[in-house]
Amino acid sequence: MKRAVDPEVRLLQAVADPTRLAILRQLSVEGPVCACDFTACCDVAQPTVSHHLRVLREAGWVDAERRGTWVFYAIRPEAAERFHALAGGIVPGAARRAAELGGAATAPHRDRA
Amino acid sequence: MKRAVDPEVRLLQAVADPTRLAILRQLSVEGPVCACDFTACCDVAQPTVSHHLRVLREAGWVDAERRGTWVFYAIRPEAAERFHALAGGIVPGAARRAAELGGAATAPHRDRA
DNA sequence: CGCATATATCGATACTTGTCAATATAGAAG
DNA sequence: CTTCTATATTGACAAGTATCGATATATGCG
Repeated sequence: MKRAVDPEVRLLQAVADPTRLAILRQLSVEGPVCACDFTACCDVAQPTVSHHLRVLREAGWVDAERRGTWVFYAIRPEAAERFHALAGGIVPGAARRAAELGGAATAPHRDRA
Repeated sequence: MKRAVDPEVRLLQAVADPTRLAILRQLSVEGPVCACDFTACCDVAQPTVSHHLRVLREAGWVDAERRGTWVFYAIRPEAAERFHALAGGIVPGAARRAAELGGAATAPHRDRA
């Protein structure tokens, strides 16, 4: 499908999963979290957690840091910024203002007609 | 998998697709757009556009309004607000501040240890 | 070294999804 | 009513992916 080539889409796809959203939210609240602590929050097996963390890592969402036996994960500030910017770009736009109709928004693809 | 039950996850899943992101961006810029105009922007067949518009509709992202032969789509302001709020909830958190270590963030799941 | 714990990888499987061709529905116009 | 255009639905298929069990790797400890 090659749908995940665009980095912004990859960022969105990574967060568009209940388990990964839960992980990111926990990281938002608690800061760096040990990988072993996600098994509890998400009710999934350990390999599944590892898989989701890899997806988040490869999407640029998180950084991993080894501390002895554990691995701590943390949200990358750049990722959060990119996400916020992306969200800010999605707005109702001229949407509601044109609800009055009668304007230019009434005729579709007039470049071809 | 029952992954799409949470409305917020549904909102994210709906936007986490290149075609649908393109649609939402076009709607953000131009306001209400005729469904016939998405075929050009996204380089997909008409049934595919219709499918994506349905996904966006069912996720609460857009409203459809019939105007004669055409159907105009527009972003729902509530959806944009929900998306912005959701994005604002994902932050680096205590992440970077704890990079100094030595604090409570060093010991994982101590409730069990 | 050997043992224990934490994390990652592999392999298999079931489910989801994006896509299009064909067809159906809806409205406008003759 | 017939025809034309726009949109939606159906059916089928390919590709992606979330999940887990089994296993591998890594680190710390004795």
